Amino acid sequence: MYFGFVPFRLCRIEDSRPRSTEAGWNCDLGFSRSWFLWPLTFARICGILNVMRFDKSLIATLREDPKEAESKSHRILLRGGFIKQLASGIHTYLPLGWRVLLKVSNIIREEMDRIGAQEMLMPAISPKELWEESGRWKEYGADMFRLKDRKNREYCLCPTHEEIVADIARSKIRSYRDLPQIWYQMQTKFRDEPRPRSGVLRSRQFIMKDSYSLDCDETGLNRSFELHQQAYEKIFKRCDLAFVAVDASGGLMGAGESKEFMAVVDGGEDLIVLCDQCDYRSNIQVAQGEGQRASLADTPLEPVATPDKRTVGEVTAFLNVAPQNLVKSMFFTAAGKEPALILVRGDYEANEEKIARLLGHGYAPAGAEAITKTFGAQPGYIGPVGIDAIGIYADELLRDAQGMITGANRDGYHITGLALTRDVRVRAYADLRTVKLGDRCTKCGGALKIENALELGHIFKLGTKYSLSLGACYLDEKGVSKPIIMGSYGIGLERIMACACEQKADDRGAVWPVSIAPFDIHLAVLNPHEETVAEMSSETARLLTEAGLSVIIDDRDISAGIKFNDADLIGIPIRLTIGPKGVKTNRFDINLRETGDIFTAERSEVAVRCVETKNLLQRRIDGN
RNA sequence: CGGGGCGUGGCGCAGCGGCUUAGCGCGCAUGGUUUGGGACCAUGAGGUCGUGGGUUCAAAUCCCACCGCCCCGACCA
Repeated sequence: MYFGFVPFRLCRIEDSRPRSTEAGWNCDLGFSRSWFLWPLTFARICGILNVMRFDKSLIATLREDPKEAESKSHRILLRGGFIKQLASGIHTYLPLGWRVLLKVSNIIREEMDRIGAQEMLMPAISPKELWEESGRWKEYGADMFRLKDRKNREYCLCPTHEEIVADIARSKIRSYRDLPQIWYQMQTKFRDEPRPRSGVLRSRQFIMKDSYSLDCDETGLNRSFELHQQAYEKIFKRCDLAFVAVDASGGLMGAGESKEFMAVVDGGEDLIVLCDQCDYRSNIQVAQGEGQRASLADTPLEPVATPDKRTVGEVTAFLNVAPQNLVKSMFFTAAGKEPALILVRGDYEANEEKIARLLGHGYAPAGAEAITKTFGAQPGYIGPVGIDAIGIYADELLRDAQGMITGANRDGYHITGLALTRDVRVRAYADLRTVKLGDRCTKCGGALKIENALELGHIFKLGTKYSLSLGACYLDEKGVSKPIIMGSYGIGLERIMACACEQKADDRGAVWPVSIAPFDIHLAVLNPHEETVAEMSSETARLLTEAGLSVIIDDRDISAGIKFNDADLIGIPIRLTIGPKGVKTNRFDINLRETGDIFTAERSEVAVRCVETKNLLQRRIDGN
């Protein structure tokens, strides 16, 4: 047989291998003795075996949609037998799903190694003391799974690993000569999410690639950050996902620069803002936009009765004005901090992230009781006029606005003719509103779009938050002790898998990109009990694996329709059909899952055509 | 944590104004006929009706409590 088309390292192997299936296995493992087949051996080391027999495998496709699944990816992953839920937000990755995750993790591993990162594995469980040092034992609150050992010592199941990294760093890193470092792992993370949803998209136990950079200074951190950004772009491209990198908020992680890698997906939990003219992309939590100023004629302050009209919608309808003529007043409080009254125009929402940046973390909208107590009016009727004791912060769009309408601090009344500069003692103006559709880009004036997106990865410049609190320092050239500058970078592996379903699957099932497909070839054997069919299919399977392809063989003795439908559901990129018809004509059908293209190949060149087809599909991804 | 929905063989569901052996479709097992887009016949196995308590001569069915799961929101990142 001619194998000239195969790269040298995949050249031919001897024929007389023991057939593992006789022993009741479902995987062919007979390759390892050929030293020149290292890619196959590599695949095995990575856990990616080359042949799987449907008949003897744990592949349980569901004929009907499971009732708990709502989102597209959840439905497909469940129906195709990729995952199985054990409890809310906790899943088993069944053989097919696990193979996808292994493919994904191999891509991640290659790209992380390429930027000089070192893989390791930290514990999933960690003693309380480390988290008390950083302050996150408290900060994390109910999101953290906690447990006690037999001696009543407290531990957590790690939601992330900054503390553990800082602990390693403080004991191992001594000198500037030891830096920079990038450490990474692929670890199971635990977060007791208030509401797990969409199957694997937001779960309580999930696999994360998390890496941590350790640098001497800002320049080093910027370099590590940039390396990660490049690696992440390669990773998501190689997984054939459509994504954008956006400006993001650091949240609990720290205040430094951060970027999220977002997949534009209908059911995505996040909103991202994109400029249609320039490259401005941002999570809506931190996005900035240019809004239109709006004012009415300057009139004196005047109370107006608005019985039972509390919301912007109700008041505008009742007074026959536009939302941009209203000033919304929101009372924010934080434990141990000065309360604040936030003013935002009626057609915008207050942005809690921006409020947090201005006032510090911990602020939340006050409850009805606190509002009534402070303002002497119910929510819906409070306003800034006559308020002296509370700091008032107004969105900058309200600067100099006049003729506005706001609550009168008296139930059932609003006031009209509000002029901010004249009537309100504003402590500061700032950008406190959430961007809305119709706003213009602050960089170029282009129109801003808002889209749903799914967070695939997130990179943070942590700075010294953890190195300072945990005492992770190094000695510089002059022998001065300095805190290590850290960065932290995460990718959700299951989210990549689910995202591929969201973006690529059709109504018949998954459509995996070759790069992360659980197998390259789906070999549908029709009438497998017919001797010639059986012979030809095992012969072909052998040739395919020898050519370096991974194959799943559907040799179940069931009707063709079920096989084809299952093949569509499972979504292997290339389907090869061997049945009585093909045996007679000596030509087999090759079917592309993604496009539905079908062509036939002469028996003798099936392997060649399959390899070519796979390469073609791979090139399409690489060419992106 | 607020709102809504659901819990009945492996899966999807019906039954739920109290009444004999709890049904249906799919799947599963055995035998036979079939076999290129979810075949057919025959026979058969399989259920603490989420859990606990109560009402009643009698509870899957009515009442109470709890648990679990899903969705929307809040929260988180």
